[in-house]
This record gives sequence, C-alpha cells and structure tokens, in this order.
Amino acid sequence: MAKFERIPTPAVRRLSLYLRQLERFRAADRRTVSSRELGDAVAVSDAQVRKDLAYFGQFGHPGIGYRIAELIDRVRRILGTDKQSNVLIVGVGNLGRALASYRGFAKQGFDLVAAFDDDARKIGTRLTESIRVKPMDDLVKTVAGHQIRFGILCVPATSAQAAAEQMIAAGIRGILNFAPVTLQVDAGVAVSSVDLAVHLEQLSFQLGGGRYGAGKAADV
Amino acid sequence: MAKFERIPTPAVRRLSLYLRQLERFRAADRRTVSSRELGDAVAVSDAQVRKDLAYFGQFGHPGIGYRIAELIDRVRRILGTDKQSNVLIVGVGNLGRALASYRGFAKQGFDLVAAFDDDARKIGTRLTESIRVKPMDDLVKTVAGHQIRFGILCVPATSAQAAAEQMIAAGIRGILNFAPVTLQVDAGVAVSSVDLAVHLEQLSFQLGGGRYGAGKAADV
DNA sequence: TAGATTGTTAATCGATTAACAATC
DNA sequence: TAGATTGTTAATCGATTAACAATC
Repeated sequence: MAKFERIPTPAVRRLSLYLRQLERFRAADRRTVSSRELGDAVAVSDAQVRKDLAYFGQFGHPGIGYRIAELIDRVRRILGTDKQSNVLIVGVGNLGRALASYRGFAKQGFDLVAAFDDDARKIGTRLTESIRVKPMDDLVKTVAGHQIRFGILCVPATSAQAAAEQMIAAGIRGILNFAPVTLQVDAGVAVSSVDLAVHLEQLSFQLGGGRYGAGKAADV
Repeated sequence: MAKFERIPTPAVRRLSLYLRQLERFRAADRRTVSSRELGDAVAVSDAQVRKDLAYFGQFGHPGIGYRIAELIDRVRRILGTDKQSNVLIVGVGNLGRALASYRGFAKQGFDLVAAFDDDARKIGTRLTESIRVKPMDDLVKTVAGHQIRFGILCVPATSAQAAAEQMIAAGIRGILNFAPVTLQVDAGVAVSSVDLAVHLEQLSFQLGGGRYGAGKAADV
C-alpha cells in the first residue's frame, strides 16, 4: 500500500487522461481493461499506468485487469470530482464567452455559476441561459454564497495579477489562468496556466524551426 | 558550449516564459536583466534560468547579466519564431471562433490564415475580416498554397482523430489540440494538447478535494 | 491447470540545485 | 579594485522503466 509515498505531479495529470479514457471504454460497454490497453490508448507504458494507480491503492485484479466502473469511481474520488464544484469566470471577452459555452465542464464535475467583468458595458449582459455578468464588487458575496472554490481567469495580461488577487481575497483557492503571465500567489492557492502562445512555440521548436531541433515529435 | 547536450523538454517550455517576460522588461525600457531577476518574475530559480539558456549558447555577460534585446532575438531564433509562420484552424465552434479572434498569436510569430469545418452551414461564413470558413476538401490545396505547418484543432472529441489525420495528410506537422483525446500520430508530427478538464482536475486534486491531497499548491 | 495481469522492488534515466572559478 | 553575475561541474533529487513473484 503506497498511500504515504510522495506522488509525482505528472502522475496526477495522467490520472485525468486515464479517467477520460475509462469513461470512453465504459460508454463502449466494456467492463475491464488491462494496464496495457489503457496505456496504449493514452500513449503511456503499461508499467507507468500500474505505478500511477498504485500510488493511491490496489485497484486492479491480477489476471483480470481493472474493473472500469470501479476504477472510474476511485479516480474521481482521488481527483475530488466525485462531487460537483462550483466555478466562476472572471473576464468575459471572446475567450471567456467561449469557455462559458463549453459543455464539457459540467460533465467532469464543474458547474459554472457566475461571471464577472470590470467593463461597465458588460455588466448585466447575459452570458448563458442562467448567468448574467456581475461587477467585480460582487465577487466576495457571490463566492461565499455559492461556496465557489475555483475560478477561470480570462482577462488581458495587464490586469491578470490584480484580478487574481481579488479572486483570492474573495476566497477562490484554485485558478485556471488563461492570461500569458506568471501569477504570483501565496501557498495554499493553486494555479494552473494555459498559455496558447507557449504551446505554439513548443510545436515550433519541435519542428526544428529552431536550429537545435531535437526532432523527436511527441505529445507534450 | 553545450550545443550537443540533450535538451530537457521542460527547459523549452520555460524558454517561452522567459521570452514573454523579457518582452515585458523591454517594454518597460530595461536593458539588462540577471538570471535572478528573470527567474523571480517567472517563478524559477536563478540557476535554472542560467542552465536553460546555456543549453543553447553563451548569451550572458558575467557581472552584467543578459542584454534583453539580444536575448529576445536569440530565444526567438531558438524557438523558430523569428520568422512568421502560417497557421490554420480546423473546427469553428465557439472555441475555434474565440481563438481566431485572439490577438496574441500574431505578435508571437503566428499568422492565422485559414479555417475549416465539415459543417456545410458554416462554409463560407466569415471568421475574421479576411478569413472565410472553407470545406475540409480544400485542406490539401490551402496548406500547400500558404505553406502552412501548424494547425489548431478545435473539433469535438469524437471527430478529433479523423480530423488530425486529414490535417497531417495535407502536410500539417504541428497540431495544437483542444479536443479531450490523446491523438495517435506518427513520429515527425508534433502534438501539444490543451485539455481544459484536465487542468481543472489538477486544481481540484491540489486543493485536496482528493483525500490524498499533497496540499502543496504551485503553478503547474 | 495454464495464461494473464497485477503491485512492487531495484535499476536506470533525466532534471534540478548548489557551489564556485572565471569574468566583467 | 570590489562587487556582481555568468557558465559549468558535481551532487542531489525525482520520475520512469524493467523485471518478476504473487495472484486470479
């Protein structure tokens, strides 16, 4: 039982990939899957799959593999997405609006319940059927009222740090950041950043646009 | 001179962060920066900054630091973004449209020049001032005509693999994938995936929603 | 039973950090 | 010169892979 080992960060990321794939297997009415099959589907070695899962307990059955429905439950519990969490969004420009209409969040355990912007012309605007854009002043009240822990940050780079600080002050503890800046936050606040330019630059480097090209092309 | 060492993947990712920060310093009219200052700004140690840059050559000046303008040029050349690259987008749903209107690409060396969708009702629709949505059949011709190497993939998960194969067959060599699937591609094709649900799940895990919470909150 | 597959240990590989002589 | 800061080496730390006894 490995519960007290230190868990590698990359292992947690892969857990999400396994979960997504397991749900796909289940949708195809499969009952069990081996570490090899699961690994092949997400481009990871079988040993890696077993090791990643073993950090959290013994979920498999020698000779059989893993029972899909059971493993989905386990992984959800590990990730904390077995219960729905409320999410808010700050900054409703093009990207913010697109993310708000993304239907995939809810299915994975996240409910978008509020949206904020500091542009007076956007306040009161309808973002989705049930969500109207609120002023930043309402942040504290809304976070408390809906017990919101997660926030998606979609403001321009120049206002990102300030907006993040307002979110944190209001009680947000996890920020998904789309602004191309490194947010400076205190311990106890988790930040995950999605930087589109960074991703394109990685591709560019891999294609050997750089004169140092490793050439090895693989998923990042 | 370290040019023949193997370059760690994470180092390349950090190169993009350095570049973004260097541009910010230059915009603020600074001339030089030390590895410590640059590192502090992007939450990386000074030793790491020096090591990352040293993989590609000797860009710094002992006692002085790095000359910002010079380093920007070097890093752009390393990443292959010193010249503009043409980019296309496949799938113009909400997310695709939002990405198309994102102004940050061009500034970083990427020009969006074409968009595709397999939905007949979207063909001919205007995506931006200069771009109209084309049918997938035009992919080969357009990629060749504009010498496009990069593609942004924004179709639903179910059609992502097939769309990726069409892109690759047409000559695309780097794919920025927004569909929540692991694309299976041949060597020689680079894939970088942005999975929004994965990011939220990482945050959820870090907040200890999981019963195994590492607690340590830091940027991922 | 024979075949399949796990969980775990040990071996390997890769990345980060610390320290410092060389340099401006 | 004295102070600052690099590039690089060696030491540490962390993650992945290989191998296999235990199990169904």
